[in-house]
Amino acid sequence: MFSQSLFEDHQDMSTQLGFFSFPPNCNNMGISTTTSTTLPFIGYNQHTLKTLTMIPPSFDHNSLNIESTHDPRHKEDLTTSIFGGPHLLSLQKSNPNTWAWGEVHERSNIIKRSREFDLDHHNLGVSSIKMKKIKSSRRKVREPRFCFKTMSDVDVLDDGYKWRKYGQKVVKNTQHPRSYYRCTQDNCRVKKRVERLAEDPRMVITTYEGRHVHSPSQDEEDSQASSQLNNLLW
DNA sequence: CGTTTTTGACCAGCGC
DNA sequence: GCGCTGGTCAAAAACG
Repeated sequence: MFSQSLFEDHQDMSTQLGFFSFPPNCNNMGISTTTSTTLPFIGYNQHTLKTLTMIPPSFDHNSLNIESTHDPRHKEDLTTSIFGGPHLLSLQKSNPNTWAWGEVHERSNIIKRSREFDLDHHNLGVSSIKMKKIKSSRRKVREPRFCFKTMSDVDVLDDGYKWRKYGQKVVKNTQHPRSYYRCTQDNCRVKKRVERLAEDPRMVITTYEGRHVHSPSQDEEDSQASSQLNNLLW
């Protein structure tokens, strides 16, 4: 269910997936035992304007009017409903440790740019000026990415991978700096950003970009929490 | 001494 | 075109 195939769009220029807030009373991984296998994931890919979903088997699909398939091409209805405006998906179940809620934000300016890019790419092919510009830029192709929100005292959550910090930046209108990390594995270009939520500094926002080309480090302590997070993320 | 973190500089993209 | 901002680089410092 939580397969990597959700993140197939490597041409994506600006992916913004849904935020996830985990129950505040779980451990510092933000994931309780029951959450790791049943947490729904509802995200949004801004380049293709399609919604990516992970829906647990027990989820009442009728309540959101979506099918139990994980093929993003079949989620147009949900996409439409989400982008009526800032949208809060209430996924609260009877057990508060099972699910929290997911929130999807609209960033219309990026959506517009993504559409333009799509059009150029389609009409002019890969030799278009825009593509050359993208290729020559330092940022190059934006890898697929997603983020989640965790209530935690520690900034960097142990996800089983080894990271090297390569930058830190104070972001405007926030009192806490954003940290930039890269996976230390050779040939693995996965990056992650860690920052604290301005509105609630108790919350850590972790953003992953790209896909690991390897398994999590085995010499790290093989905590239950990190293996559960790996199951969820990759 | 090898690895990781820190931090100021640099650069690209975007809005005006 | 210019200034602002976020992301990255890379040299120096810190760490183990």
